[in-house]
Amino acid sequence: MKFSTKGRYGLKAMFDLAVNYGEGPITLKNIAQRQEISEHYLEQLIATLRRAKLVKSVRGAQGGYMLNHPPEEITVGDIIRSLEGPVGPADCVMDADAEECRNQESCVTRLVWARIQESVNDVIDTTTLGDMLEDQERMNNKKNYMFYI
Amino acid sequence: MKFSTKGRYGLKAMFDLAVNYGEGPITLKNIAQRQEISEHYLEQLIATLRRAKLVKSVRGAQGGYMLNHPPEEITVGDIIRSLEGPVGPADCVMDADAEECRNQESCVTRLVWARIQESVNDVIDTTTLGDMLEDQERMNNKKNYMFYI
DNA sequence: AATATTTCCGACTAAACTACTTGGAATTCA
DNA sequence: TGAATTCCAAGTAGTTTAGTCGGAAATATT
Repeated sequence: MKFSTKGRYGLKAMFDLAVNYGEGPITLKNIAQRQEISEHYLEQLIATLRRAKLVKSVRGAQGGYMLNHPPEEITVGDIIRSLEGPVGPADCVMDADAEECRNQESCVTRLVWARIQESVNDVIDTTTLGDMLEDQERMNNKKNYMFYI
Repeated sequence: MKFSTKGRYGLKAMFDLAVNYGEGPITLKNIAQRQEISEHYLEQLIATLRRAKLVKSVRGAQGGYMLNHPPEEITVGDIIRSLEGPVGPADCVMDADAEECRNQESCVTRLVWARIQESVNDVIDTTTLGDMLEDQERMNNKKNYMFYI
């Protein structure tokens, strides 16, 4: 029940781009160094994010990547789903591959999976990169406060 | 972000035992047939559940398995954790292996993982096998209602 | 024009994990 | 004794994970 590195690295990378939003293209090299991720591996992940239109790229020297939308308009769910596929605890509650579970209407365990899925979706679909930037602000304020008092 | 068959089959098997709670030992063979699970594979899972004291066994002919506690006292979380280990989207929010994430205090993505974990835990720790039995009651009533009207 | 920087693309791979299978020993009821 | 069962340990094909490797294409700078 863990996300793979795809989703986890992907969110870190996207948050890195959010922190640097508006500063022109950021190189993969820099992101990879700051977030301590293999550059070549991250390349694959960001290719997926590009195809999902969450980031855009500038090729050539001085090129790099940037968010394709403002941080407030990109949710954690957008990022994770594009990298990990549909999110949920069991196939029978993910999108439309209802096959193999023919007794959906009477399956009680399915109800449990549905509740889990709903609660996860609620978190990831209501949290944006913008929210995360605010979280970081708050964290820093807290730290400074504790530091100086 | 899916559970493996361990957790999914495990919950089905435990719910089967809940349905038959109080009727003496239920054989693995019967559970496996009803739930359409490989008997030998289920054997491994139920061994884990037995070691976790969630079921007890009776050996020999006419033997089988039964819940070790009333359905209302066994949560979905008990079952899934015993089979899948700690539940959560990333290592850094699961139990005490905080190593490798040295900047916990300032890691914003960790906050996201923590929220996801909390919401999943909330569902699985507040749902018992007893609740699932009630759900089934309700489902059957609904079905009958729709059937006869 | 040449060069350095950077994204883009496709193939390969070791290690771990998943979802089993196989074979048999031990226990208990009839 | 024999049938039904749980208990136990090992093996295994296939998939997934988390990368690596090598180079082509595009672009800014010199």
